[in-house]
Amino acid sequence: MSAGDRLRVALVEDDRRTREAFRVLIDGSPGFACVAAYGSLEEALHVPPHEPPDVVLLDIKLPGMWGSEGVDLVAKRFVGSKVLMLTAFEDESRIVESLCKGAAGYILKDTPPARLLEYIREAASGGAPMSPEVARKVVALFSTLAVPQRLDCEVKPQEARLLALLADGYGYQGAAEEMGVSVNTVRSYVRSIYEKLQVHSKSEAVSKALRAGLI
Amino acid sequence: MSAGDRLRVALVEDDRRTREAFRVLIDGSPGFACVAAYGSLEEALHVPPHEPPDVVLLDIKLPGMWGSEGVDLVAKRFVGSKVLMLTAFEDESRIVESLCKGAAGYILKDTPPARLLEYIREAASGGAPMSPEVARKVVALFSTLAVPQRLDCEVKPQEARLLALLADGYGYQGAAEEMGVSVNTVRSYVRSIYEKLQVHSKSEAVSKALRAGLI
DNA sequence: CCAGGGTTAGCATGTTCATGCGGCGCGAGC
DNA sequence: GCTCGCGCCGCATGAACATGCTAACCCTGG
Repeated sequence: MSAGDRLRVALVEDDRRTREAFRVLIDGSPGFACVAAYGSLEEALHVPPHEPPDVVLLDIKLPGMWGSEGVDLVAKRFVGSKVLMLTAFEDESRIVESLCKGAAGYILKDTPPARLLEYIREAASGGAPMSPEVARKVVALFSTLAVPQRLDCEVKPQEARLLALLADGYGYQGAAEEMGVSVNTVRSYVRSIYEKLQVHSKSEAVSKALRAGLI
Repeated sequence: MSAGDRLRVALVEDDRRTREAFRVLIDGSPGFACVAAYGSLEEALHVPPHEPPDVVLLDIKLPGMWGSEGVDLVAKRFVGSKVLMLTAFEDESRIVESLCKGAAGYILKDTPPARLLEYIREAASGGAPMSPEVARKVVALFSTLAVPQRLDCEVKPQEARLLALLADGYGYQGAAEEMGVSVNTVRSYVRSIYEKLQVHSKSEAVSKALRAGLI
């Protein structure tokens, strides 16, 4: 029963048969122990396992809160545990949501058992396991993004800070107070920013700066 | 000499010894053929191989233009070829740059030969091979991003279009002309946007919209 | 020492914006 | 029908902004 020095795994999966199958697989594999198996996120969050898991396998499609929505909650509840999405769901927005919320990796349910155990180990040791299909989607996602510009070399720290303030809705006066300089100085900064970014308004500047990753 | 039905690989790598080592590895592996080996990106772009490669292995640190900068050029020159970064460079911005410019994958030079060949095959078949370290960096990158908001359901197409115009530096007047409505209508839209986004200035609205992925 | 460049600052002017108020037409539903 | 919401339009006012001109202050290099 005890996990001993084995890798502790918790499981969140609504389908009973699948859950039991995974539990059997994990418990039956040397070096692995299934310390908990939940049918929903809510259950997992309210009934913590006796032993803190090294890895939480989290299904996406769950009754109640979806797995991709609750990654951050799980991470906060199980401090030190890695969250590994394990799902049939290949939806891009779910992948993004999961990863943004701190999932360590994202693997598909049709992964062969041996591979799955490898992935779990990889996640536990700080890696980022992804099924090939998922990796492809992630990489494809990047190529739809603009290449981060390298005009940051031009922009000085103070100007970047000002840009951040402007993006947060500050006006000249507010930004000036926040930065401890006079309004007129802010005007100067803005002027210089406009020249460097080749723009003529706050909003355009903020837009370019955000897209260039300066903020 | 001929590639026959083997997987055609081109190589861009400035270090002579490394280049030859990879060439020998590839040519010596059944199912693989090295159809070209270049010492620089410029060379690769000006002297196309006799046979179009299936995969181009691209080093990052090259004399002249860096590999990560020229991924798109390679992709354009070698239509249909996958570009696979092969480098010791683990710099995050280089990874991002490469992937944004269309690299199919990103693997490290210390990859064992057998694994390397696997990766090449994976890239050729439309996959996205990544070394574990790279995958970890990519996933970590996501968790620094904000989770895409789902308030877009609130924002109507016209308002989104207006936001895009404002982000591009248009004023009320310009946006109105662009959209074929009166300035006052634009004011209405802006008002409604401000309410939905809970902001009080163009720049803040643009900032929130960009971060939420509405544009 | 002085020249030149970057930083901070001030001021003035015309423009644009934020926001409160009101009005017209049109389709949905009572 | 009639009202209600909503997309569209108009006006007005005080605030914020964009931009041109000027200048003190510090560096750093000649």
